[in-house]
Amino acid sequence: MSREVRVRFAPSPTGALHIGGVRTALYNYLFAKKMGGKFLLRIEDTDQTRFVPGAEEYIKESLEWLGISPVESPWNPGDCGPYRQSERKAMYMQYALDLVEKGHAYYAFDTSEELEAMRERLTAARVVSPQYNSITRTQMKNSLTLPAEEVKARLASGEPYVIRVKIPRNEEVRLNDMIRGWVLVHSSTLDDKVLMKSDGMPTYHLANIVDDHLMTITHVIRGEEWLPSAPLHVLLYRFFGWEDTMPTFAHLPLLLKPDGNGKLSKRDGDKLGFPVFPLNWVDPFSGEKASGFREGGYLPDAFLNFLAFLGWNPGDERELFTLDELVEAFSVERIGKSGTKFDIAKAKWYNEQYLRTKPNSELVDFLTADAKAEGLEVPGDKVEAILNLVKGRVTFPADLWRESKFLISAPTEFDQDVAAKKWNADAAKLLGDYATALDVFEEAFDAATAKSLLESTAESAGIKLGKVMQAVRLAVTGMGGGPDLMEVFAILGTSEVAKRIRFALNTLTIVA
RNA sequence: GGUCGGUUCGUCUAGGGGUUAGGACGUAUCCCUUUCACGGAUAAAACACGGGUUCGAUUCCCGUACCGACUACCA
Repeated sequence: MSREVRVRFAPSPTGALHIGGVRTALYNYLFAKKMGGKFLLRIEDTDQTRFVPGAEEYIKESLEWLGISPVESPWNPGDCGPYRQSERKAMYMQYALDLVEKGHAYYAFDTSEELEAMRERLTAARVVSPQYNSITRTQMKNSLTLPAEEVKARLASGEPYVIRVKIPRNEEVRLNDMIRGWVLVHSSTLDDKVLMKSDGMPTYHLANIVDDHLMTITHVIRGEEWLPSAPLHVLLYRFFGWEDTMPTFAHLPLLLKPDGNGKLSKRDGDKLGFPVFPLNWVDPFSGEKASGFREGGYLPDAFLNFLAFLGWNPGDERELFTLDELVEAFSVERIGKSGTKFDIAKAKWYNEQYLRTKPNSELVDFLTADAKAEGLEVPGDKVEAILNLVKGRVTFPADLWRESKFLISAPTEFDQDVAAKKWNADAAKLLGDYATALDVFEEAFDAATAKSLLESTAESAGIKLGKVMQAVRLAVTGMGGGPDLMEVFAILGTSEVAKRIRFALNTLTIVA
């Protein structure tokens, strides 16, 4: 009687999806794939006041970027649609009424002022946690306290009301979380949560239970912030009579701020000096911008790998995993319990690893596009050599061009510090000789021949190469550091090297 | 405050009644390199505290401390 595994990612379209949400989506995806099940997405937009245009597209694009798209979603519906709760609005009321009929829920007519007054009263009476519960509901305006006729009249008159769950007074609620084990909570600490709001929309609590049931969700994998309301959800499954198909819960550890404490939040934006969102985002209301990992130069597979390891590990010492390998290695049992601080240095390291192992064919576009942006072109026959020379030195794709620009565009100025320290008569003499030698050099000019020619030139001039190498580099690249110089020479070719040397000879003045 | 959850190097973590407590990032040093990186090697660096249980506890139990989440007609 084992059912097909079906898990869902259920974000609210209230803005950009932050990295914690992305990780939740990833774990859901991995679990579904691992179990040979399905990963679906449901938009939880029951709070119409918090709807943000563009947020849904943002979620879709983020998952697509990472290659973890759901098989059922608002934009690719399966048999359990609609996949937006706002579009399912009509179906919730009957379930709420069912609960009222069964005596597990009731109408409440209290205004927000009355609720506020109740909380103040309780606070003044030093009640530890003022809430609408089995005790206080006896003093409020609801279908439990009001005469049946009055309730009927109020309802008929169109007076606004909510439907609240009637939490039993004295019951032990247990749930077996896949990550945390048994969690016990006493019903007396729960409150009579609103199930249907006065605008006719369900709250999260009702909607997620009804939808998960209707969508035959088998496992609910979500953030730890939901753990406190999980007992309520268990109770609701019981009240509906759906206990035998209740999904198994797994509450993921939170993603914490890298410094100090607290969970990583959307508002952390760029304040931390790195992105907390997958993609760039501009808030349509405030115009506030937040940068994304994608635009920040993180490769999707590297980012995914990094994300997977935030709270999970394979149990052995492997670190680098493709998506398929993650699926293969994944298990909920290996997800940790404690909160995870977000460490951007590790994310960079992953990016470097992926960049280095990527075939050049996947890197070419980064290089040529950046070059083009500056009006320069990388000759096709040099691309391969340039990439090989430079890709071990970069963290982001954009570094590729920054590190190799000097190979395409000759220096027009020289690093002053290096010039002051290293430029001297010996260097100038050697370079002059070398340029002359290059003029008549006809063999294939690779790194090895560039080197032996330089060595023999130095020998005839009676100059120690080691003393002038920095100056040679400076003359040809304008800089004091960079990739292997002889490889650079080989890429540049004899005439370009000679040309650059002569320019340097004419430009740099000997101080010492 | 209350409820719930958590606590192994700075960070991510492995481990689990007897271990030199392992790996990775980061840091430092060395090697490689006629530079800077890459790479390789080495080093410093952790079981929050107090009680039990036990021959033995970092591991199991209890308490304390600390951290966090939740405590809306938000999700």
